[in-house]
Amino acid sequence: MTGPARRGSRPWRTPTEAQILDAALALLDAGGLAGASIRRIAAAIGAPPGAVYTYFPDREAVAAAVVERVLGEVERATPSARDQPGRDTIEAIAVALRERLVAHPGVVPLLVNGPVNGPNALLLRERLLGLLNDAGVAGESGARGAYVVIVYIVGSVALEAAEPPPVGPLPPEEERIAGRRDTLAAIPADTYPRTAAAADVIATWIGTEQYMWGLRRVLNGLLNPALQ
Amino acid sequence: MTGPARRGSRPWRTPTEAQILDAALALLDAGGLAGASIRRIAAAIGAPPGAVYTYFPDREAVAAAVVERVLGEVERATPSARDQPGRDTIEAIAVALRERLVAHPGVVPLLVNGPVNGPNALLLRERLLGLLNDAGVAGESGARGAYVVIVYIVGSVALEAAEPPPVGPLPPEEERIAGRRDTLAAIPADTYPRTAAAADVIATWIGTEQYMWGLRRVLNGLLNPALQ
DNA sequence: ACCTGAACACCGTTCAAGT
DNA sequence: ACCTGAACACCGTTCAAGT
Repeated sequence: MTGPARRGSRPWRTPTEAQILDAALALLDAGGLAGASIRRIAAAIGAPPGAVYTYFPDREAVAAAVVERVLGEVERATPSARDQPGRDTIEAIAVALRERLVAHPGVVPLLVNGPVNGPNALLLRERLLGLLNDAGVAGESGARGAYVVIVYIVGSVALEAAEPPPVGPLPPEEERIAGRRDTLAAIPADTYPRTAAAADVIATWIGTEQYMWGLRRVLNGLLNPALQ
Repeated sequence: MTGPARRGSRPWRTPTEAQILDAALALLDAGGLAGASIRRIAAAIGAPPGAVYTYFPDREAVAAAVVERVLGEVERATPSARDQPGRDTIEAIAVALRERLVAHPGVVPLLVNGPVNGPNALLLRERLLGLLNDAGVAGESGARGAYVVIVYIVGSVALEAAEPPPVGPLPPEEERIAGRRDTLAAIPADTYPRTAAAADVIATWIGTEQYMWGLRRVLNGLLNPALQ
C-alpha cells in the first residue's frame, strides 16, 4: 500500500492495472485458465510481456486481483439490507456469488488454486458472520456455520464450472442439463442402477433449482435450534 | 476399450501406464500441479516426453487417471458395510475422501479443473445414492441430497488444499491451524470486528473438527423428515 | 509396428541495454 | 527512473525418421 489512497468507485490505482485486469478477465472468459497467459494479457493491451510485471509481481497476483474484482461485483450486488432477516440475506449473497461466478467460469479455478484473502473476500466473510448472528446463531456455531455456507457455495460453483466445455462462457442452464441427461442416458443400468434410476434428477444437479434446494437444507441444518 | 480386459486388482493395462501414474502422483505431491509436467513425468520414468502419448492422449487424460486412482483408494478404504445405518457409512465415505485427498493435495485442483467421470467416481456416486436411500431419503430428495453431500466434501477439501503452501505435502493440521491463527491475528478489528472476534474458530475452519461439525449439520438438514 | 528425438509453438520471468 | 525487447529455462504436443 505505497500508492495514493483509492478514490471513489475505481478500485485500481492506475489505468494500466485496470486494463490488465479487464484483459485478464476477458481472456479467462474466452479461453479459460490456459487462455489467460501473461503474454496474451500483455498483447491485448499492446504491451510487451514484461510490462505486466511493473504492476503485478507474478501471474498468481494477477489471478488474485481478478478474483477480488469479481467478489467486488458480488459485494456491490448485495447491499446490506438490514431490514430483512439474516437468512434471506445469506440466500441473496449465495445467489449473487453463484450468478457472478457462473458468468465468469474461468475465474472459478482461481478460487481453488490459491488462498482467497483480498479485502472483498474478507468483507464477504465478515458479512456472513454477521448474518449468521442475525439469523440466531452466535458464537462458535455462527462461525462454524458461516464456513459451511462458504463451502457449499464454493463447492457448488466449482463442480458446476468443471463441467465441459472448460473454455468459453457456459451455455444456458437448460442446455447444460440436457447435455448431462444425454450423457447419463449412456450409463449402464446394470452396473449403476441407482444412478440410472435417478438420472433425470442427477442431470439437474448443476442447476439453480438444485442449488436453492441444497442451500435451504444446509441452512435448515445450521439454523434450526432443535438440531444444534 | 480396445485392449485386453483388466485383470485382478491391477487397474492399469500396462506396467508403463502404472509407472506414469506413479510418477505423476509423486510429482503432484512434491511440486503441485506445476511440478507434474508431462516432461517431468517422462523424465521420472526415463522416457522421452513423447512416450507418454503412447498411453494417454493428452495431459488432461493423465490427470483424470490420477484422480481415478485416488478415488479408487477411497473405494477400497470404505467397504460396503451393509450392517450399519446409511448415515454412518456416508460419514465414513466423507472422512475417507477427505483423508485421501488431503494426503494428496496436488490432486485436489484436478477435481475442479475438469469433469470427474471415471468408473470409481461413478461407483462412489452410485453408493451415495444408495446410502441416502438407506438413511430414509428416497427418490428425488435422495438424489438431490447425494449431490449436497458431494458438494460439501469437494468444497471442504478444495478450500483446505488451497491454503498455502500450494506445493509439497500439507503440514499437520494443528500446524496449519496455528498458521491461520497467526494470519488472523493481523486482521484489523475495527474493519472486521466479527472476524476478529471469531478468529480462533475461523482458524480451525480447515480442520477435522469443523469438517465433522458441518457434515453432521448438513446431514441433519438432509435427513430430518421434519425439515423436508 | 513401434519408439525416439528433434522440432514447433508456446509459456512465466528476468534483466541488460537503451531512453 | 522507467520501459523495452531479447533471452532463459521451461512447457504440451506432433511427427518424420529411424529401427
